[in-house]
Amino acid sequence: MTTNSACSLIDMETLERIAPIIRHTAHPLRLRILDFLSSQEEPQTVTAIIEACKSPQAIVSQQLRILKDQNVLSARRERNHVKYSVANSNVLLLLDCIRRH
Amino acid sequence: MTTNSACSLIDMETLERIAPIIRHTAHPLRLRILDFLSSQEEPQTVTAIIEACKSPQAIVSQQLRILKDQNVLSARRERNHVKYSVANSNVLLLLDCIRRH
DNA sequence: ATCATAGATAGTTATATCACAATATAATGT
DNA sequence: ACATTATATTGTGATATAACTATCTATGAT
Repeated sequence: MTTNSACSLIDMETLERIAPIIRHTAHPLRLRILDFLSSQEEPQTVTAIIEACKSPQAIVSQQLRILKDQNVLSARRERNHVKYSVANSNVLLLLDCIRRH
Repeated sequence: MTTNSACSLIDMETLERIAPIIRHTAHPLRLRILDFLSSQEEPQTVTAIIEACKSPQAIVSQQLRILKDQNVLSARRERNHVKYSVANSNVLLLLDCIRRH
């Protein structure tokens, strides 16, 4: 160690892996969805999420897919409903981050 | 309170205000810059940041501007150098979030 | 005044994301 | 079989972001 004393920077591979997850989550409606789901005990139906978001069905459905693609949410079919829940609780730190702002 | 018990969802105005800050920060190189700056006691010159990032000057400069525009970083000129430092420590929670992943 | 160093900006092309409308699929009830 | 409710997908045009090259500006030294 000569001049530079900082040694444990997060490696680029990790940053490249995680950054898209955060970037995809950092969208107003998707954060709202995440906030809503994390506030509920049980997985919620798309209809309930639409209601909580007050946004058009197609748009909510699209955002749910994006979050599912990033493994932020998971979905399971139950009778004629699909219920979503938070799959990766790490991203909930984003919400804390926002609340503290 | 009838069926819906969740009451304190973060309001949309806040989400719309904060989301872009997070989105702009959630980029591999910009996270690296942030990580580096937060690891150093003192504000750092662009040259030092370039060195830490091992990326071309123009690109680093561009990313610094983006972070400054979002008020994540602040810059001050000192003689013939410009020194950057973390202006908004809230976003450092993103780094924690990543480390825990 | 000229030069070197440090840093910022502009221009460009490719790609990604957005919101929205329209349509499709899936399961259930009659 | 048909209608209904629940959810997903596709297509589109507008806008944003990415990485890169080239150029520009600012400060300080000779």
